[in-house]
Amino acid sequence: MKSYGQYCAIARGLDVVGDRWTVLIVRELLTGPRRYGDLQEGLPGIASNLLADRLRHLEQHGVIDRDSRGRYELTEWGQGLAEPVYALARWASPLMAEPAGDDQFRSTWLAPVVANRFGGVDPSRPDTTIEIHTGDSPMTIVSSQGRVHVRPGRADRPDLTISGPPEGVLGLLAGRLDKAAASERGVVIHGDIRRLNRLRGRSRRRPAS
Amino acid sequence: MKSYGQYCAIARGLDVVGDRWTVLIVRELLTGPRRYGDLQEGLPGIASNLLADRLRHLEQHGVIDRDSRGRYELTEWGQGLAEPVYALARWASPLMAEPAGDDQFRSTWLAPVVANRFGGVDPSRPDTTIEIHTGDSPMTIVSSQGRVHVRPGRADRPDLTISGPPEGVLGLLAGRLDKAAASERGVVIHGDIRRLNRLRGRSRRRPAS
DNA sequence: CTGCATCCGGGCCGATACTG
DNA sequence: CAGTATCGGCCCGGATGCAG
Repeated sequence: MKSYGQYCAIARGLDVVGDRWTVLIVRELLTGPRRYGDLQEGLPGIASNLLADRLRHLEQHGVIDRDSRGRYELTEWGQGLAEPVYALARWASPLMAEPAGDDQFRSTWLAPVVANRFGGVDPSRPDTTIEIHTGDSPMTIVSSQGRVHVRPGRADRPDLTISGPPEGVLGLLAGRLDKAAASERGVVIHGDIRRLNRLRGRSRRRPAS
Repeated sequence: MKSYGQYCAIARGLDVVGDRWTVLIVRELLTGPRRYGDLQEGLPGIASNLLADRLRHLEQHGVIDRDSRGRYELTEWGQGLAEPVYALARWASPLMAEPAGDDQFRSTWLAPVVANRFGGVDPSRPDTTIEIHTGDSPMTIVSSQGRVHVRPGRADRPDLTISGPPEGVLGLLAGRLDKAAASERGVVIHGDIRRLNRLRGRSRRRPAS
């Protein structure tokens, strides 16, 4: 895309990540290195040439590079996109109340939801393992040493298991739905749901603006 | 632009503000209501039909509306874009070290710089008035009741006056350049520069991540 | 004068086919 | 598996026109 030609950090940032699909590529890479094929899988609808173009562009501008196995990964600077991208997700979260309809869904997209609700480090946060079944493959939310993250695959012996359609499961994880409302939307819970909300530490309140 | 068709807050947010020029329109409106012509002035290079298209799109999606005088303004939800947009500016700020060159500049673009460096409320912050001369028109930074904001126009009796080319002035305001480095780039300072850095309150450190 | 709509050339996007 | 090549169509960009 053509540069905006403006001496402004926002415009110059958009010159780097403002192209169509680019932020979604970053979303995929925020949860770790990915191969070309992984990216195609996580970006339903993207054209192959566009993916190649975007990756080249991001690499040229120092947002991504290749790891020893040839996978794409964010540079240190690129990792910094977590803040604006997750802030966008927070702003847009009301839009998720609208049902998925024909929209695609991938389990890895749980990551921004979890990052926004359980982000940061809180030593008082209890260790917990939660298995999630929604979308194309199972995921596991792990709370360990005050930090919460999401990884693909099933858990060994989860404290809690949540299954159901994306609207219900994401609504529950985002805190937009309570247990009853999620159940109405087909979510099935095994274990004590309070395990989930206990992951929200005390230091999660945002500073006054 | 076509919807991404993904059940993900980031993708749905981009469906609303992901089009070319859209975020820059929001940047303009983050500092208050604007008329159509004001927006054209603050968005050098935008085509008239695109501006009209984007404004319609943003209004349809509840990001902006019209005030009593017919000006465009952000809705309450639209105001929430301050966080992701300013976070993007923070991420992209290293790109501002590259000189402006042929890039356009407008004085109102001081706003994101000031918001990122002096944002938030801090009761211990001293009251100060700083007049800035760079770009097309003078601007005034006002610290009052713990809050810092930027407005167009000159000050009555400023405590400090900063003049010079955008690279130098923005570098100084962003904290990327000190007084000496800014002077080398043609910045002229009248008054005590320490007035500026004193605007950074103690509560500005970001929480550990 | 402000706030758009129209028109059109060029470039980017999207889908598929193809290659090392 | 990891991209490259190709091509139709749509969107962007710049100029111009026009209605209130």
